[in-house]
Amino acid sequence: MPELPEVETVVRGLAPLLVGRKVRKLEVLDPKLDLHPSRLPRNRMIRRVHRHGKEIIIDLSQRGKPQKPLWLCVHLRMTGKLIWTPPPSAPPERHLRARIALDRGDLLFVDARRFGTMRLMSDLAGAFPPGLDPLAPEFTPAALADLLEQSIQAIKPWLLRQDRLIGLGNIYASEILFAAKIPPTRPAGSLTPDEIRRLHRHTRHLLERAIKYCGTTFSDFRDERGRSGRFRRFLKVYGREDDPCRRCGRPVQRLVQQGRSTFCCPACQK
DNA sequence: ATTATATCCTGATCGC
DNA sequence: TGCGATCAGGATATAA
Repeated sequence: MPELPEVETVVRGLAPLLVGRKVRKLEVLDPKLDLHPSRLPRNRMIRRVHRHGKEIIIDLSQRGKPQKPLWLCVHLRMTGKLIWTPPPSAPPERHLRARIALDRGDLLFVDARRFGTMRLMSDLAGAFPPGLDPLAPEFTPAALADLLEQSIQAIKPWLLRQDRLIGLGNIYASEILFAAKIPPTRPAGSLTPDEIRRLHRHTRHLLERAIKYCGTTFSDFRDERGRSGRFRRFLKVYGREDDPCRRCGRPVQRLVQQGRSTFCCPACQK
């Protein structure tokens, strides 16, 4: 499940491979994708590859007069992958949904579950959820406190809300709360200043550390060259129901909040 | 404002 | 070996 660290891993891997390349052809293999190849002019050059939350943004804007803004936006959702292959073109891959032929190499959008999205946009206003990026300098304990204020929602599902913070998903939400020693069921607005500081610190710290290890591969995630992330071995609670807590040895508990699994240690998170 | 539920979708897993 | 049921969850939509 690609969350912020996994998306950041893909973006950092793709940027040097894609920037400066020209798009020769866009092939759409999955009609479910709302993508019209005719909207992508031939030989557009890739200017920049970056991230907004969990969205991958490939900037195809043409400078000059008149300016022609254009972005290819990719959200991997559950099982999506953006795979770069060197020339010559690789044999067709299972679950291939779109292929972007470049002047050197191909970019493949592969996605077994077909939840992922790929869109061509000429305007990014309103294209993404409005939450704050937890790696941005604006993400401070005070900013987090402002966001949390008044909310009676349990903190774990609150962390998944992309209109508050962008980029967190089910794995890191549980891990962050364990690291911050906060019970997942606590109402978001009830966190003490000290808990908010811990939540802020561990959110930053965990995401940065996960990026250092190129993300978490629980089952599906692969980077732009098909490699797994290496952060899974550092997970303390996610996917470890009934296994001993790495801090206190008592069994890790799984609960369901808003239809999603939450993992925690009831003894350590009080 | 928040919660629950359904939807999308398919591979993996489980019980029989 | 196979078959159907269930689960996984990011995001959105709708109802309560």
